[in-house]
Amino acid sequence: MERLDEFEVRKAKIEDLREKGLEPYPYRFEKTHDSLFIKEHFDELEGKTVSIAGRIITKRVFGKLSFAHLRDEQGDIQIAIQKGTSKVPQVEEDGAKFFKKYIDVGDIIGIKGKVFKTKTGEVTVLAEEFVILAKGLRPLPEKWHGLKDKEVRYRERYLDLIVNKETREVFKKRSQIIQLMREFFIEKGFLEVDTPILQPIYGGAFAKPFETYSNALDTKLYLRIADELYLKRLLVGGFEKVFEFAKDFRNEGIDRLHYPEFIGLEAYAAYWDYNDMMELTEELFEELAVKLYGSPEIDYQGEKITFKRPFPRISYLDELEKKLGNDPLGMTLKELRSVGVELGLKNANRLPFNRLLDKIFDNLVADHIKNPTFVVDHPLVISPLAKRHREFEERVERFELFILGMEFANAFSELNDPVDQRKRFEEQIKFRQEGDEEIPAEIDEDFLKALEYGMPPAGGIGFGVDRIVMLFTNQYSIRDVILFPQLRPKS
RNA sequence: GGGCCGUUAGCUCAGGUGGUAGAGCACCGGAUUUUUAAUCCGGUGGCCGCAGGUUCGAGUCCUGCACGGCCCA
Repeated sequence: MERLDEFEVRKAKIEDLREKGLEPYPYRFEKTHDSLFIKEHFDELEGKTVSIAGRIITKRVFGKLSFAHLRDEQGDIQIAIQKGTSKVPQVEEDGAKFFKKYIDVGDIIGIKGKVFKTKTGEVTVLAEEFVILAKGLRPLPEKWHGLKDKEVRYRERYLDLIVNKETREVFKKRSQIIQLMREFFIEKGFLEVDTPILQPIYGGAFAKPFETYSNALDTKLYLRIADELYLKRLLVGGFEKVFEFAKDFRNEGIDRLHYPEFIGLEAYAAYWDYNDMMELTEELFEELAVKLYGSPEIDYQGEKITFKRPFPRISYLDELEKKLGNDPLGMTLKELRSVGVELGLKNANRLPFNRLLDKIFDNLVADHIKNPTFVVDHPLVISPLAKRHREFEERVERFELFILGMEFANAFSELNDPVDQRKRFEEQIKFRQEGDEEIPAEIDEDFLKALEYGMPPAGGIGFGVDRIVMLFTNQYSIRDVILFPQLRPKS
């Protein structure tokens, strides 16, 4: 409506084209090459005929000779339209005139022509034939400054992708990272599995769930917050190494590190413990850095991050004790609250001991970690699914990987004692009854039943895949590695 | 939830102290057979995010709201 003018002009061009017997939205085009290939193989292709297709992104008209750049998935390439040489099939009109009049920036066209170099040395395809493959009705953002408005870039990601090369690169790299991770686990003998997204009882993490309803089963279901409890069932079933790229859903706020639907990669290996998982993690991150950037050192937002193995290990409780001057587990809830209040933590006077403790840890320790560091041996009270530590009372065999204060992985020696697991769940339920909605209201009896059949000792881990993509694509915000981030509806 | 910033043409942005809304790109018409943000001449295009208020007069000042960004929690 606001863009009536240009929109209407282009619609009128479509009418004209149809009157000439030309369909502006034809069915297919035989493409033989892409832009990058032609530029890289100019020596072999010079003077040869190629067919390419893509979107017109610049246009320079001289009357009898015109230049334009065509953008395909691999990049941009210059094309030339020349009077007497370039024809439009089924059209009498001279190609040069037709191009000037009917082809606009933003249109998708196909051209067949000979590869040559202009006198300024640019590889160019001189069109012998060209066809409109899809006429664009809306003008593209300005060619020099591009599209900057973050809101529009998120809401109209397709436009962002057309215009901003960096955006295209981020999402290509995202795909590559996920592929490398998948190959890494398959290479190590893990079996890729799929477990339910719709779950009757949520679990495996602390988070508020999204709720839904199944008409067929006449029952309330939750979108999973984790796949942990299902993957462990598979260990019971006899699979020894499993992993899943799981879309998980957590009904909470959005900020630069959190997004309500994200990809978790969880992996479980029978007969391993958390030490094995630490080594696996080190290997994965170093491999990603080397395969993506040729070096174990990468730059993230101006910080040098090094993935040289081994990563330092620091003890959760010992480190926290250094900051607090007291053994945190020896502190009363009252004492801990006064620390929380002093740090300016919200709800410091309402949170239960375990949750408050973890917030204080994040604030005093985790936020100050720069290079990849394993925080190990968490308090049992915050880790209901991890096995008790073989040496220390009140601790579990658990680690989290932190880089620049951000959590990238969380892993345990998995708790496989069904009696202990039941006890831990029962303790959790008390917190739920005190109003903590991030804890499921119901114990997952089926999961306990599975453990009662016997689950082998195992190491398990969960990675935040989107955060890993952020790290390795140097993006500041998680929304910049998500193709279509949710925003509030505009109207 | 709190604080700060932003919202003006399709896009990128200007619009001291309140006084007739601008540029570049894009678009339309014309010239142009080697351009590279092509160039030259001429033109079209605005609910200044929305709603109130102050004022003779508001893009500009005040209040509220919406959407977005950043920070804090």
